[in-house]
Amino acid sequence: MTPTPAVDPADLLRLDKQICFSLHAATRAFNGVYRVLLKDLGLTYPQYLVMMVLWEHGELPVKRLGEHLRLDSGTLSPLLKRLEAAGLVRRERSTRDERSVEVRLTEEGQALHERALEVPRRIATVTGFDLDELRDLRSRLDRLTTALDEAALEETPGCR
Amino acid sequence: MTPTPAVDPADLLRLDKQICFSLHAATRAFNGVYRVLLKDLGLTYPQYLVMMVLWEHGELPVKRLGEHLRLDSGTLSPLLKRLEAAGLVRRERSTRDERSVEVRLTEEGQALHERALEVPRRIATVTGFDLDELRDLRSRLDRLTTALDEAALEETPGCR
DNA sequence: CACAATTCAATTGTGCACAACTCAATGGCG
DNA sequence: CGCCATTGAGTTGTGCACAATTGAATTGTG
Repeated sequence: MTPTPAVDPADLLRLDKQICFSLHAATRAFNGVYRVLLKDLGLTYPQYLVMMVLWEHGELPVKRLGEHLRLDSGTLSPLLKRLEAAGLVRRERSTRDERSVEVRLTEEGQALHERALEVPRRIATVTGFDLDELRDLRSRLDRLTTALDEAALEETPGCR
Repeated sequence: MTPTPAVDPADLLRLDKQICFSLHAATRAFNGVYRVLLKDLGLTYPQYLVMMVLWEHGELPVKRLGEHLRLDSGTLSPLLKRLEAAGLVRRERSTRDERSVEVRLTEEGQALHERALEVPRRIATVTGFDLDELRDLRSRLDRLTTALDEAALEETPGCR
């Protein structure tokens, strides 16, 4: 098999801790900055992610939305209800397939797009990020995610 | 000021979406893999992070724990109660400063350390990660977090 | 056509993140 | 010493993540 390198398990645990912390911390730091910027728009961070998908695709069933965001109905259903209560989206049972629910932007939801264009500009300004570096970080994270997803599949108990 | 590059705001929003998604997705993918591995130990991912700090420091007040993890008492108090209910830690009011609560490992909590050494090894094995690349990713994430934190300070409404 | 398996959204229950708040202990300062 | 601002933990309320379950609609198969 793999020629296991001579790494002290305790060091590995320490490194593991550092990775976990870093990712955890980065996510929450991201969240915190967005929280402030999104307050003006009346959106939470996950709601912002949902709206971005809708701004791009206009209208789509909950299922597709979930695929884009890696979220299931348990998370999306209440979130979408709140967006509907805020007047940003409407939810309608599909007439073609009554199991499915179509989510579409209201005019108000559409209009929010204009104001949302400000957000990434302010993020970029405020953090002084280099665009290329961000792209690079993104691709690394994506590779990480892919590797983890594949690992998760093999790791699932009882899947052999 | 900064010589603003000619970037279409819509492209920026798209890139923003990608970064947000990637970070969000990576965190959740990480979480998912750990969830499976930690099930054996009876820990959630955040509980694992808390235990790692305790394994390293042995005993410390809730306040210090929160500083290590960037978490406040609102998150830690109930989490620590669950760890106490599981018999892994004990919480005792400090006699020196009765505002503060010391968190220390029980023998059972100490013993779990041995089994926890397995976790990062299995993560490393299962994902086939290169240690150097992980270290590199970690430093990038840390720089991101630092930049975001500084940005958050300047961005806080009413701080000028 | 009828029935079983699948698909999709919603609900329930647990746990985490965080803001806002309470309350007691502490520490300074006049 | 007495008062008051600060500190530390805990509580409450809102929202997200996810597993497990429910129930209705649809699809596949005999």
